[in-house]
Amino acid sequence: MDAYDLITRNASEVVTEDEVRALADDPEGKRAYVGYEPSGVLHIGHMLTANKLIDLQDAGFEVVVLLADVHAYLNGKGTFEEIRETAERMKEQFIAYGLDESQTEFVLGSEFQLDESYVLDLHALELETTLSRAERAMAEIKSGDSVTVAQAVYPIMQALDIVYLDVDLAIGGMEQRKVHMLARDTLPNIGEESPTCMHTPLIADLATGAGKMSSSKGVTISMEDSTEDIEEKVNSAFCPPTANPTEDGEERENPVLQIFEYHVFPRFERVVVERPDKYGGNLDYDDYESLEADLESGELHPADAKGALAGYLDELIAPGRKKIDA
RNA sequence: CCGCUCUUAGCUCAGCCUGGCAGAGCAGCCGACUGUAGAUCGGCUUGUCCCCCGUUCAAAUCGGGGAGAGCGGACCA
Repeated sequence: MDAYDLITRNASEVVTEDEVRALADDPEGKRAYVGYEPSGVLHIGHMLTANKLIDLQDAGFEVVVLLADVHAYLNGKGTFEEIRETAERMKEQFIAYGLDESQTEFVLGSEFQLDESYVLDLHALELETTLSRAERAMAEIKSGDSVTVAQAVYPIMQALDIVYLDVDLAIGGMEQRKVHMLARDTLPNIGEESPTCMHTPLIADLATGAGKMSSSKGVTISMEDSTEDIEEKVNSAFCPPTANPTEDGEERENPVLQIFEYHVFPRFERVVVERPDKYGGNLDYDDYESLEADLESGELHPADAKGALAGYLDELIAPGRKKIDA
């Protein structure tokens, strides 16, 4: 796999392709970042962008993980003391998950976001951004919710973080695309470059295959889960025997396949689906596409796929779980 | 600061006028059917009715006080 393919694999959007190709020509020492609001426990959504960071490290990038304590504060997640505590736990879980500690720079937002020059630049950027644009950039604001000034400042700070962390490539889930587009549009107005961005897919809701998996409500898979929790959650997941299900005429995703594609295959060379002899014995895959094809054709039954998925997920989560228990 | 509206199950809300066992839809949970899940069918759970005081045999409902949220406060001066 060449550098560009590794850098962009499993990405659902690259902005822009030319810019990323330029980075891929000489990836050594380039910097990429993802920002995370410290939240209780690392879950499968965090792990998806973390997989991308691991790809980038393999390609030679330096990786910055922003533990966005100030953002969490602006989003009403608690006191700074509480937030920093969870940030510390989160950092340990990222390392346990597989980020190379020596190649990863963990930065607390408050380390630079309170500096005078940052604050002044922030105000300059506020001057360039309309309230409605900022509001639209905040993915999680539901219509009808009342929006605070803090929530409007939030995405503007994300834009400025890209400048202050001196990164060449901003990574985020697809829900971050509006923030990144805001950054691309407004940063030039204060004399900074438009950042290059790349977005990872969102895993669909486990239970329905519709919308995105939510960590705050509904079912998510996290590093807190026991082996039994994972088996139970995976087993109850929506999984019709096809990659492109429709339900009541609505487009759905197959979350079981998505997790194979975005979590299992990037981290395992070979996937074995154990199967009783009466159903045909074990199956062996070395890429995602052949597994999907077998599910589609009926060769692979969803129940067997789920069994295998639970096993591999458990293996991915085990190191982090050990950290939490310790 | 002033005015109007709202506050009832996890969510959206009905009930309030005219006081009498706390409701519906959705969600959730449990079974049946499927070699998974979903769909379908059957069953079940869920409450500080925003708070306090008062009236009454009886208050989600009526009266008073308070809190929180939303919207509005244009023109002229």
